[in-house]
Amino acid sequence: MHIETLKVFCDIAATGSFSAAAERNLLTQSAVSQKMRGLEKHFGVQLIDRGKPVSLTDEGRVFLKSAERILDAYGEIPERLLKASGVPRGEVRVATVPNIGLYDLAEVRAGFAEKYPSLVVKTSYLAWEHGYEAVAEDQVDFALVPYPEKREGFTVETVWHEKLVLVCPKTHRLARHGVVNVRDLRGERFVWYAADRVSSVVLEEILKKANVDLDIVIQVRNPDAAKRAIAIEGVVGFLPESSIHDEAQELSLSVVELSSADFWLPIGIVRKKGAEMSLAAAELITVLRDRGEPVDASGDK
Amino acid sequence: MHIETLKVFCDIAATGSFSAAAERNLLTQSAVSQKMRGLEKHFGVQLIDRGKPVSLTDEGRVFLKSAERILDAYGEIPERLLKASGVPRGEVRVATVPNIGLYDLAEVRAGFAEKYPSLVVKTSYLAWEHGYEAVAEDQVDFALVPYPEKREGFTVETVWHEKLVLVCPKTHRLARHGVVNVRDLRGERFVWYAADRVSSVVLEEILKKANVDLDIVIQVRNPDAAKRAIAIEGVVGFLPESSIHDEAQELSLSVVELSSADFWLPIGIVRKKGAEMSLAAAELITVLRDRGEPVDASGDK
DNA sequence: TAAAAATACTCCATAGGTATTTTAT
DNA sequence: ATAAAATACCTATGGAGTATTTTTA
Repeated sequence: MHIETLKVFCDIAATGSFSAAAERNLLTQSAVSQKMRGLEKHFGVQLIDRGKPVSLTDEGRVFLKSAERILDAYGEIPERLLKASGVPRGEVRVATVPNIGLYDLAEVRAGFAEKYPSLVVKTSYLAWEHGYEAVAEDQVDFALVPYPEKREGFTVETVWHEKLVLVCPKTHRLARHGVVNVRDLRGERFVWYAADRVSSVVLEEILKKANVDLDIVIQVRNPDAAKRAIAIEGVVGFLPESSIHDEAQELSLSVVELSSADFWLPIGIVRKKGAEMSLAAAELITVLRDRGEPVDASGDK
Repeated sequence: MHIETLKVFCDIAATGSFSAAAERNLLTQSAVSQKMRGLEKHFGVQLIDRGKPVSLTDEGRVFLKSAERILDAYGEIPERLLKASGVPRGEVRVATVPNIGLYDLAEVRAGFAEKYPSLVVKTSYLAWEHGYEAVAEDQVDFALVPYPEKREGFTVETVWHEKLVLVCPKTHRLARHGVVNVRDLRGERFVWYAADRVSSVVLEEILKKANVDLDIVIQVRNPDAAKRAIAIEGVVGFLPESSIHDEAQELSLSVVELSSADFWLPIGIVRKKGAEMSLAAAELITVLRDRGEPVDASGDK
């Protein structure tokens, strides 16, 4: 019996839906249906009433109590273990692109380190495409990549959306606009990312659709270089909001929001399908997921 | 995470040995080793000290507490479920030979029914060879057969040994012997079992080795018929001890123990390899196993 | 050095996915 | 009529076995 099956059962009890429980557990509805059938067969009792919405039978409610006790006990294990072990133990290996790793992930790591001082988070900074390889070859527990795409053999989950903003010098004409439309960018001179950056490809696509010519003045490989280029050359450029800190003011830069939802860059977790996560990795993933939630106040997703 | 893995861990803690834990859980030492490695990897902590004997690390002891809580909660589920369900639910299907089904199993079923009034035990009386088929084709949860033999795709476990005794009329010369040796049977006239009975094949083998000629006077298909034959025809015959009750006296029969250990007929449980047992079936198996223990007072196994 | 655990490998049952059908409101 | 669950079918994986090597008391 998988403890995870009990979790799914509890989620069904909580949501009144197989599909919802499936989503919560990164499974398909089909898998959940099969799991529940197996559960009921194993205990020889019908636990779930298949109505709309699904509800628990009397036996199901009794079972739920036990399942919750088990899950509680199980969920407590990591912290108990952590308290018990004086020696630092456990490590999570993450592959990510520098942009995420140095900004968003770095921030999450700080909070994580506080909560779990004994867990080591090892970050490999890789180009986007190599994240999948690293996962496939078990070099890392998971990868955190922009524009995560579904691929055979991988489990992919978008955990948050990074807002892309346009940055220009304070003196630039766009600095006066409130929210900028893509079309307003016609004729602009750009600082751009080297070709291997995903966002650059996606952005080019968007601009092309809006008939904006890409006048690339300078190519850079990271946001900091981009900021300098903007300040010095007077060009404009796209930056993830998280990479902008106080130094923007020092460089006399202005941040311009873009009106389209297309400029919300999805960031996702890629893992090997079916691979069992270490608890440490699972915990870091939970933290990453939670990070997505509160940020979610303004945008449409 | 499999709950069974926690059980194995607890057994290691209790026995101080991987191999012993393996045996308790019908696994190989190798499987246990792999499971424990996986467990430690999952939690990112060393739980077991590989010394002699194996012991738990500090973290292991902490983990043990949680594991026990989980197993307790898990173990309680069936009875709770049983209390909750007014409707009879759950059934166990067993294939067995009439000899076992009508005597040993019947006895076990009586106790089982008392403890679990809502579980139905369905017995299929099959010839020995068909037990395996029934298991393979999922017609039954398990088979209870004499002389269980290891076969590809099956898990086999001997649960007790049936004592075979020689029965003769009270007036027979052998009735005076205390314990009878095989050689003493030379020249005897026998009641014998029909050819499809396993025990008959095995017994023939043993007699042949002792150079005892088989003078078969009458062939029967069940112990009761054998008893009558013995009483009426004055022959002798082998019977499982469990099939002998008070009526033996009524028929003026005498029971003679045999000296060789060969006359302990192994009775075993045959299940489909890897098939998950329903809890009801697992419980019945436990009862059958326990039945073997207390009976085990006299004989050498 | 001998008993026990780890490892290397192999195989197959099953968990879970996709696509489809059935069910219930 | 439509949303949700069940089912059919298929594939890949990891659990567990056998055989062997390594460890440790």
